[in-house]
Amino acid sequence: MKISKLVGKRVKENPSGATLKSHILLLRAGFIKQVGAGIFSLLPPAQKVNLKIQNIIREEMNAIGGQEVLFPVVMPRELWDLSGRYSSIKSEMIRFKDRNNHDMLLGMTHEEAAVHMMMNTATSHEDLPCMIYQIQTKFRDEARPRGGLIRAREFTMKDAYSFHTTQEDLDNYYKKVLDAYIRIYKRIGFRKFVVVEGDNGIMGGKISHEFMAVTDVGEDYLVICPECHYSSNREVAVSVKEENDHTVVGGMQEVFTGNAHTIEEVCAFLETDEKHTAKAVCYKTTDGGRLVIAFLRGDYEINESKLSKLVKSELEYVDVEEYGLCAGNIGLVGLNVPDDAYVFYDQTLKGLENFVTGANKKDFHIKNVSMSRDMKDATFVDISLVKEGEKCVHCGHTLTLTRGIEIGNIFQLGTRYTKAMGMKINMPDGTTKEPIMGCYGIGVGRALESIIEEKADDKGLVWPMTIAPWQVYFCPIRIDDDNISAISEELYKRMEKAGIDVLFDDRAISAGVKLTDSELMGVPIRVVISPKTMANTEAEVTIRETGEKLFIPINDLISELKIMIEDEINEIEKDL
RNA sequence: CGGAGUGUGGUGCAGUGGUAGCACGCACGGUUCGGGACCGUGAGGUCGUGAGUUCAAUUCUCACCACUCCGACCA
Repeated sequence: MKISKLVGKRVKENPSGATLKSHILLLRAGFIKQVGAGIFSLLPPAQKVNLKIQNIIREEMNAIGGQEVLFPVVMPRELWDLSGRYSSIKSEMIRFKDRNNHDMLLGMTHEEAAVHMMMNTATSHEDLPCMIYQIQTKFRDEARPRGGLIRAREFTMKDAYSFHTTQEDLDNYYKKVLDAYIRIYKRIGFRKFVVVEGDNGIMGGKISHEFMAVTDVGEDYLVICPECHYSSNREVAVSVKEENDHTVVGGMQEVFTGNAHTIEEVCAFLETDEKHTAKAVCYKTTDGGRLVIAFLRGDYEINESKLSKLVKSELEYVDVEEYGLCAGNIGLVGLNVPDDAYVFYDQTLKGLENFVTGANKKDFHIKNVSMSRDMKDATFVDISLVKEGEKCVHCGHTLTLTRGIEIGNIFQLGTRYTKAMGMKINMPDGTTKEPIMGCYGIGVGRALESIIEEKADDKGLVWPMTIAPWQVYFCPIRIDDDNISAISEELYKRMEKAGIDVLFDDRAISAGVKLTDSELMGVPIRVVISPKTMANTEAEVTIRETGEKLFIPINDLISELKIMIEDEINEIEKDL
């Protein structure tokens, strides 16, 4: 490719409306162009990367027996009524009517389509196990798109669906997919990624794992044990909580606290610390409107995800006054709530003594409350977020908290969809059975942008050789010189003939522009020739990632480049 | 959906009650040229949309729309 003909411009200024390093660089380097909120066009360089990532995914999915298919983007309502998701998914799914006033939707995931494809297609136990996958556009009407391709509304996803007759078979296959995913991310060039236990959200099912690119700008919080490699999304993470001291001093005592309502204010007022308080966090269930009160130690935060699972409903904020409670003064002792209300005590309260809690009376709190004495019958649940410094439940080592971008996930769906849609398989013993499913997703655009977050530097993008839009940036300086011009054309042709993916900077402009462009675009190897290097009949070769520079005789250039490219790919894929 | 902010040539910004300017980019000519060169010339904008106030609105008022950030949500 000649850069003079390449569609897209590089720009110097940081585009307004982008804050993530990766997003800024993609815009500045002329890789993407925004069309609407969370909607992007990919320019040629980004599409080249996109396709290379897709090919890696394809190879690895094929290697574990996957068969590539293509589901429709537009589906009729009826298909989604079968699983119940036409109604259960809310505004995140785009719906519209066709010319016949028929309810249609844009696919945001394809479980229904996958089961539809397999239903009456795979009919015998001999047809299973089986995995189908596609790489295709999805549309999710995200409430808040952000970070360029990190959270887009329209995006490319690889989604795979496997069907099994036994849980054991799914378990085995699930492990295979997990390994394939690790290979995929390594081949793409990720070095900082972790596999964490995940939350299952609206997909249903039990076991799931998320693949997280570790970065400070990630949306998810991860809990990681550096010792035993326990790792989990904070939504579902568990930990050994700090011990409470067990000495009881003095009886309960109601104290006036006036306008002190938050834990901070109450602690300041009563001169105690947050570890000796119990706070209430209140919600109501969206399903049935039942009051939910969760008590936890004052210095902990509620894990809404876990709480939501306990009550088997989503939660919404509640005006507790409606239930006759005093906001800011809710406490464990003397709590008076409707019969159908849920009241939970977090494990951080276990054994807590001499603590302060609301008096359930306006402007008053109670001091010297003791769990063992005053709340003897309390049973404890785990509804607090893991904090930095807590211990691993598996090995006791100190846990660390980090952030990540979810670049892939795998789920064990079970029979949620096959049962709902009535897919059955004939078994050897003459009975029928609903297949057990797994589903496996990779956000291609997210991977593309996340790898930038991991590798880019202050000069611009840095692409791993395996997915780079071009392997070599060929940058002749003083191309206005007839000699250089002729040699450049010749070398360019030879590179292309040798199968090197090369971007030829054929512009007759000053060196600075060309060199900075080469760095901004992140092409892994840069080859410079100029009157200076040609005086020694050699080329200057620079490695983008390390800045390492070497001089290679022109006669050896093509073969040396081939070797360097090969070596670099081998280096990326060496542990596989 | 709550909170905050921004909409002015391709990009980044300034500005004014009398219908617009800078930098970069772009085109052409010339001089340069191994780290975003310089000189000259030129093209390019219904100032987000609609209404209102006014002799006059890009500027003031209101409404709407779009986009960004924080939060909620997130297969």
